[in-house]
Amino acid sequence: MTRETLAETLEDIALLLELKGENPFKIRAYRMGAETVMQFPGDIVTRAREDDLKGIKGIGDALQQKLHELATTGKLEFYEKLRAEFPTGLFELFRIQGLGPKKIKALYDSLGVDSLARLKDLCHSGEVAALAGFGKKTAEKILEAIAFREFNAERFRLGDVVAPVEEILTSLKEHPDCLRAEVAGSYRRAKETVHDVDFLVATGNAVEIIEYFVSHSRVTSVIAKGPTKASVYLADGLQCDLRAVSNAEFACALAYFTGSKEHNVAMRGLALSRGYTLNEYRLAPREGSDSPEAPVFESEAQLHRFLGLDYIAPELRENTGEVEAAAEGALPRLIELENLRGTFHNHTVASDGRNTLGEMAAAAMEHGLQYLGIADHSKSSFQANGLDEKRLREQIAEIRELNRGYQSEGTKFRLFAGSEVDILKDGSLDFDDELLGELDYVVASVHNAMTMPEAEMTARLIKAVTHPKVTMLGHLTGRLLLERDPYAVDLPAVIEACAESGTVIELNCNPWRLDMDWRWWKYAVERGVKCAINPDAHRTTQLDYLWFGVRLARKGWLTRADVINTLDLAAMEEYLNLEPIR
DNA sequence: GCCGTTTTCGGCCCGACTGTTTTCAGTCG
Repeated sequence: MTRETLAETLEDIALLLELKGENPFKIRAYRMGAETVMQFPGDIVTRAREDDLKGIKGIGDALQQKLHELATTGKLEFYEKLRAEFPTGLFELFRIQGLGPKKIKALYDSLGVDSLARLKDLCHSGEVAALAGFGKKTAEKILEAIAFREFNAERFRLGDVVAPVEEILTSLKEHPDCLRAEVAGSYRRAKETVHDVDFLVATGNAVEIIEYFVSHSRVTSVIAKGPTKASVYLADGLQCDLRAVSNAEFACALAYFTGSKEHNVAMRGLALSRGYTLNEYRLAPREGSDSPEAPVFESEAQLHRFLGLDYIAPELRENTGEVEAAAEGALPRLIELENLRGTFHNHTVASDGRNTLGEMAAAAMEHGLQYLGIADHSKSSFQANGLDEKRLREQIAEIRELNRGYQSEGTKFRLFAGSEVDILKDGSLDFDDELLGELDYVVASVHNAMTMPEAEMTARLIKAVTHPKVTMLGHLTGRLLLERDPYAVDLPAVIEACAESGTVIELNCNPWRLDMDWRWWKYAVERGVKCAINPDAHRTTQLDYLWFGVRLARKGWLTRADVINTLDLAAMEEYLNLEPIR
């Protein structure tokens, strides 16, 4: 039983209850429950198995009982019975834009639609259009949406959308009628993947801005267009929405469209308790209340302050305790890109990188870094031209030579000699202790045998992170976003082992990885684990990945003190027990 | 189904757009 299974079951129940036309608040309770399970900072599966869920906000008596049953027996009678009422094919219909529970139920009840294939047939045959409440246009839209789903991904990696998003944002800002423009939504919250991108513009001429937006060169089709709102697709299938508001509404609108949905619900609840109602345009006295009028907010910070909160950074807005912490003045001071003084885990031409030691060092200096850790692959990663003992010793010597050069030039910069050592199948390392002892630091990572059972993988990782020569654990779960699932591993157990042995966990900044996942950092830090933000750069330009790493670190509530590579060179030398070379 | 500075019942966030309808239901975010 995994966290994901628990959450997915609750999500499925919510969908099935929607089909049955259940009380929408009950449905929301299941959704909230699923979200709570996914976000819970700790071992929720064990807690469920041991019936130890009391006091977790969003999980009441009924959900406690259901999660306990699911975790102990692997089944849930309530869910099985619900499932038996509808064919499983209905689930895929929910993925079609424009289809919700009511329409799906109508299609199923009157036409027996129980799969995408059947729905497609009946749209073509005209039977869908003839259905009450449907029409020709609806049938066409459904066919379009099915075709879209067949040809496009539903989610995009954050790193893959940055270029088009920033380009569109820049062009919006250039429009003479644009007073202010921002990207909101999950992009602004730094989710590792996004479904769509939300643009927000303050303007006195919404119609003009909307026209300008839908005719942007990157736009390939227009999904919807009204006087204040438009939705479009870009060439790669990315959906972009634009909302136009007045300048006075901009702050509330930005807060609203940044979300998350769950965060917004919490904020509105808070506003209500303060005697106000909050929507995407303004904060207004609640009907029947004697609260004074709220001012026009220039910024989100002013809105937050008015509600008695410290400013909540967008990355934190996932309803995982940020509203409560902001009310208590207990939000962390989040790390910023400028705090980084160096970074580890970078490759060179010696293994599978594209640039030399000298080029990587020069690029690091251009980024204002005082040190750069080199960690080329070890010999077992032959697919990546991993270094054997002889080549690694040569590289160590080359690094020492370069460092002497920086020293004689009076440049305050140092390369650290390291290795990304393969964690072998049995948890042992790819080099012997003697060679590891010659290195300045060691990153240990898994690159093969990723499909072993959870218990074995967990033991393998724990053996590696408790090895005295291992400084940090690289890309903990091996996931490739939208392509390869994380390997099965007991994360809390590995985090605990790292805490006990003082092993650092990497936040790998490669936009395909962003691993360890942001959802675990708060827990890891509470256990006393430190983070290293590492770009895993295979070429000089990939040092820019640090930007993603910092965004995701912020999302994990990390402060400067939680991240070791905020230490300056002298402090880092001390941390690694190295003699200064100056 | 959850929750409590409206506290064990009665609330629970709110508005834009679309299509099929003549005043609104459904969907989406």
